[in-house]
Amino acid sequence: MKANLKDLAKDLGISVSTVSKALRDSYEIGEKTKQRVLAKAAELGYTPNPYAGFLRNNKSKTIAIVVPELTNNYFIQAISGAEEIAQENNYHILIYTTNDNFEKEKSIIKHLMNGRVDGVLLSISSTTSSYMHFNELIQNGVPIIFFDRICHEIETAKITTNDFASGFLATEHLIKNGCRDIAYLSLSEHLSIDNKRKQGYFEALNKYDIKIDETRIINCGVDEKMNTKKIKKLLSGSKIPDGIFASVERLALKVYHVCNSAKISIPQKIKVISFSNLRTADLLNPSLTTITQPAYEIGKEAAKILFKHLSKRKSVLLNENIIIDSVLTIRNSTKK
Amino acid sequence: MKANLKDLAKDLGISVSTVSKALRDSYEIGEKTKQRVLAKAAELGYTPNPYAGFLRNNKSKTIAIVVPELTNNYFIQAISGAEEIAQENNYHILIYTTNDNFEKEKSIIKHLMNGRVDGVLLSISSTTSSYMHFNELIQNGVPIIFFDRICHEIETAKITTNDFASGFLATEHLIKNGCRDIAYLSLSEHLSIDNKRKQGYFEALNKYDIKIDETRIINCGVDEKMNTKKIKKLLSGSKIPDGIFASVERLALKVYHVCNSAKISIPQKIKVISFSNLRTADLLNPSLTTITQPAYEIGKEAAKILFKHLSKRKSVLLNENIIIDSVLTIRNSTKK
DNA sequence: TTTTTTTACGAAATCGTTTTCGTTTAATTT
DNA sequence: AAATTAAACGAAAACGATTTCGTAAAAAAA
Repeated sequence: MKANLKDLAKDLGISVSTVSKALRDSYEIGEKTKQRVLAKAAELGYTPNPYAGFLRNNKSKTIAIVVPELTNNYFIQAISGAEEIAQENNYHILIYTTNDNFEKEKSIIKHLMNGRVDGVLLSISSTTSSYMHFNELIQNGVPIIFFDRICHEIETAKITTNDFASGFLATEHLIKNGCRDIAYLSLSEHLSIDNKRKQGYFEALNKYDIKIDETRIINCGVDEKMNTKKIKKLLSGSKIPDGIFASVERLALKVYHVCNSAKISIPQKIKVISFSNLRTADLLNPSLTTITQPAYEIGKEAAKILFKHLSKRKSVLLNENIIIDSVLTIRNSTKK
Repeated sequence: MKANLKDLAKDLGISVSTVSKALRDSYEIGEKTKQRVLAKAAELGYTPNPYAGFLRNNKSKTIAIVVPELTNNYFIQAISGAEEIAQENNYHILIYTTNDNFEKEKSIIKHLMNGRVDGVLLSISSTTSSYMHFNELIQNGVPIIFFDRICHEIETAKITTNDFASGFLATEHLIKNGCRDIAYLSLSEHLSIDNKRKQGYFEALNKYDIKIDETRIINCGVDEKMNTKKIKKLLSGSKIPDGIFASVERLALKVYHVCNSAKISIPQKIKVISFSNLRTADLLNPSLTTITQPAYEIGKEAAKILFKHLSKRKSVLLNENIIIDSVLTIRNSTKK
């Protein structure tokens, strides 16, 4: 049913190699022959079998994007950006989610070890505690580029936003709007981006001579019920914080839910700021002040670097940190 | 660097075919040989080259998911569902977006024609006006399953929600809450799901003896600026509708924006209901009454049907319509 | 003991390309 | 006219696995 080179060759009474070269517009083939081949290919609806070429060339024109979850606007925007660049470069994209599970991440990486993809774009799982699988992948000749949740221990390109500065800025914004007792909702202690945001938070507290209170650092994780419990605890009792800095969108939404049911008014009683790529931030009640990462740009940039590296037959991917700044959008959740 | 079967065979002093069979646990190979091969494979970190197998077996263990856009909660949830099933079945997922562009959709389908994937899950573009490319794909032996934005003209499995009933229910809900002049915001005149929702809307109007006013059918499209203009026009002047039924989330959000800037209060002045998979529907100002499609389930179901079909060497995919009901969640945007 | 069957393995074809070498004929140079 | 070069094509070897078929040795049956 599906025509291949051999079929074309037989029909035309010429050799397979001639057909192949004609289709690739080789200088070795005469003009009239090329025309005949092209015509026949169109007639039979010939399309090359990609896997045959992959096998021969050891190139799959495919990359993998590995993210902790899909139901997260940041990752979706990043993927969209990468996808745009991939389409421009005629690359295909395989998607994998780790569900923030270390074992799953390792298993996925192992599957990518064998040449299925030419490169990987990855944001590490929050439970990842060792990095050997990444090094193994690189040693197998598959370049990997980290974005957002990066891994400093691996020598490669990494794209993030200015997490430290953004953390500082977010906290300073709360302070300037009158907060003195600010809680930090941490995504995961293992992630460098979270630590940087937290360092920015510390730095701001320091600058304004606010003592750091360790009980105001809430270490959240994968278990949503546990997160809810911790946030409920934070927001109950007599001494609740007057400001909350959420390192990630879903924790801010949780705060909204808890405040709604506990009748804690935002921003009068407590002000909330969050890293977020929510499209509806301005429509929330109240509208949410956000630090928005240029996720789409980050995805595009990560893909661009990967393709640039793949296009030249150069050796290893150099160690570089690319930073694209986030933007603070002030809305009502932090209103004085 | 990367070990292949030949390397294993040479190291062990046995033939390639024996190694291959040993790894596949063939009955033809003795127990001690199998052990030796397994040990050597582990030692050299052997992983099979997937493309070699694909070429040989004409099976790629890969499916494609083609959607109009990624920045849409419905599609993301559907993809997540499909991805879960794919992981269970050891399948890989290629993602493509058409950006609601017919030409792009055709081009993507053409790329999938050559055996790159074993099957396709697709939601058609809103500008798609002919279906030959789908038939061509099927004739090339690649099964395709439609979800949500389906194509009735193609004989295959299709998964949707109960669009007609949901459209009716949504409209009836508005009527019961006092609306008499309800506008319908259409996603695209070409899409059957949109038409069904609209039919449900008509049916509800009929049931309650409300005359259909064609000027209240707003045909939106891909051009966001145009959509904004149309919605602004709808909501300006002296005679604005008292209810709005948005066929898709992003149009409802546009209504919110326009109402915000025009100081039209929801739900006092106008009530809004929308098909939507927004996670933040309950946090909006006001919270949005939604018809929520079980997107995750729909994605899972679509993938399940595809894998079931792929697992048995049967011929064609039978024509069937699977319907998973949406749920109406009443919130403040339609409050009396 | 002879014949048959089973067990365990290897040789080689195959999947559909790409690419390296020839090789033939025509064109060009001495 | 002889020698060289260029143009146009074909044969065959890869790429790395799977699988069919053949065969030797060992085991079982006669």
